[in-house]
Amino acid sequence: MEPRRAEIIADTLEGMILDGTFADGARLDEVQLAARFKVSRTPIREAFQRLALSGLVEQIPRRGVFVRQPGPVELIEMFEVMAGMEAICARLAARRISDRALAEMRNVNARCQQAVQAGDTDLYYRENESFHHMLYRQSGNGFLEQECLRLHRRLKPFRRLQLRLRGRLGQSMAEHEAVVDALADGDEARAAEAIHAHVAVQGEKFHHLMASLKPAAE
Amino acid sequence: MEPRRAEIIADTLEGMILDGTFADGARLDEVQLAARFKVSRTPIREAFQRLALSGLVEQIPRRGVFVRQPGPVELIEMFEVMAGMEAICARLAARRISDRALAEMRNVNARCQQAVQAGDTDLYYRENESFHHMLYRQSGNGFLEQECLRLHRRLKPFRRLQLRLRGRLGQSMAEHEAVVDALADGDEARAAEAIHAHVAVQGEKFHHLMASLKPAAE
DNA sequence: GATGTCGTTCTTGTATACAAAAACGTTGAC
DNA sequence: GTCAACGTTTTTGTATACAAGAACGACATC
Repeated sequence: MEPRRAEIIADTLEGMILDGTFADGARLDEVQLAARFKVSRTPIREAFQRLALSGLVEQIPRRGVFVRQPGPVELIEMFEVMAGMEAICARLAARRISDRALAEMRNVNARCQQAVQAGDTDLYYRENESFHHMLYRQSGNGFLEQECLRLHRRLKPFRRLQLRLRGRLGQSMAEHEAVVDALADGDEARAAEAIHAHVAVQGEKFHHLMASLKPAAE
Repeated sequence: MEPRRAEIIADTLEGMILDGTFADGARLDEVQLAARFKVSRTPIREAFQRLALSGLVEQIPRRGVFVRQPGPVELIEMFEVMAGMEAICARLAARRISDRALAEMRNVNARCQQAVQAGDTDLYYRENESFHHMLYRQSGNGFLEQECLRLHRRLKPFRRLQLRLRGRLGQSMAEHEAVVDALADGDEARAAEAIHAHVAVQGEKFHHLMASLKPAAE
């Protein structure tokens, strides 16, 4: 029997929350989940703590934990912050990036392009993720990298959703290229602006998507 | 007896780690702390989880938790990120800030100035904190505000240390004024640059301070 | 009939008991 | 004398038992 089952449960629950298994505001029942995972309440509670710190659930003392899906406004805000942070990465990377890393980024973009033409959204998604992760790494700031990864991970399901939009894949690719070009030129401002626009537009697109899905809600 | 003792313990432990009660790399003993806080191991373990997620301790499976003080490099990195995030706040605030809020910020600065002249570092510290918190708020982005508060809180003890440096208080004040002026002008770039320099310099000062304290270490 | 209060039940928070893995020391062989 | 293997001890991870607060409902009172 493996140790640290709480960790596995936390990841599983996180996935379930993010993919919409639990609705917003739903209460996560300790005993129910304990039975479902075939463990005692203890690992479940440990998992809850992690989720609460990630902001996926809210822990109300003596009341329980409730899933807390970000609303449209908060999502926009999160994408705005993501854009800002990636812009910081770009600024730093523009100064420090090596030719080796630049070549690698162009490589990733090329594979991304292939995925677009092949219509393979999953592959596109993976390569797209690689691109951003490389940018974080190339900032040369380990702490910044970790913070970016955290937020990037949190936004994952929403990015995924909006990638289905028509024509967005090709445009997104072009934006990636623009970023790499700016990095190659060592142009901090242009790199920052390019990546900021690239990320922020995702939040806006998502917003539009949401609005179109439930037009008369509230 | 109040509920949620784990939370109180977490905060207490956080304070103890930050003020240097525990050395870097020290192992936090569950049973020992349980005895010390007159509770069982359960709340201690819950507190550990929180600390681990904040990055103050490292949890190694089946080994225990170890305090993880950031080294000079990581500190510089963290201040760099803080600077970047506050710059984002400044950019957003420059567009959205109201005259009402601007007046309030000038007020805070005035009180700060008084504290400098009175040599009251504690008051200075509180007002200084208010200034930054107001900036976060004025970004108009609640998520960004929360993230900034998180990092700001984490850097608290290190800021406090470096505030003792001679002449820094007066200079810091002038920088605050420059930020408010830029905000008043609605000059995004200047506001961002001003606050970035203001924050980043703290990390550097701290670095110098550390270097001067242990000149021949390593 | 509505409302407030009391009691039951359910759920969370904490303590304790148990299991398993890792650290440590001891002992034995080379 | 050194090194390795085994057993003991300590410590973490999990389960279960217990305590206390909150939700819910019934009953009484106005």
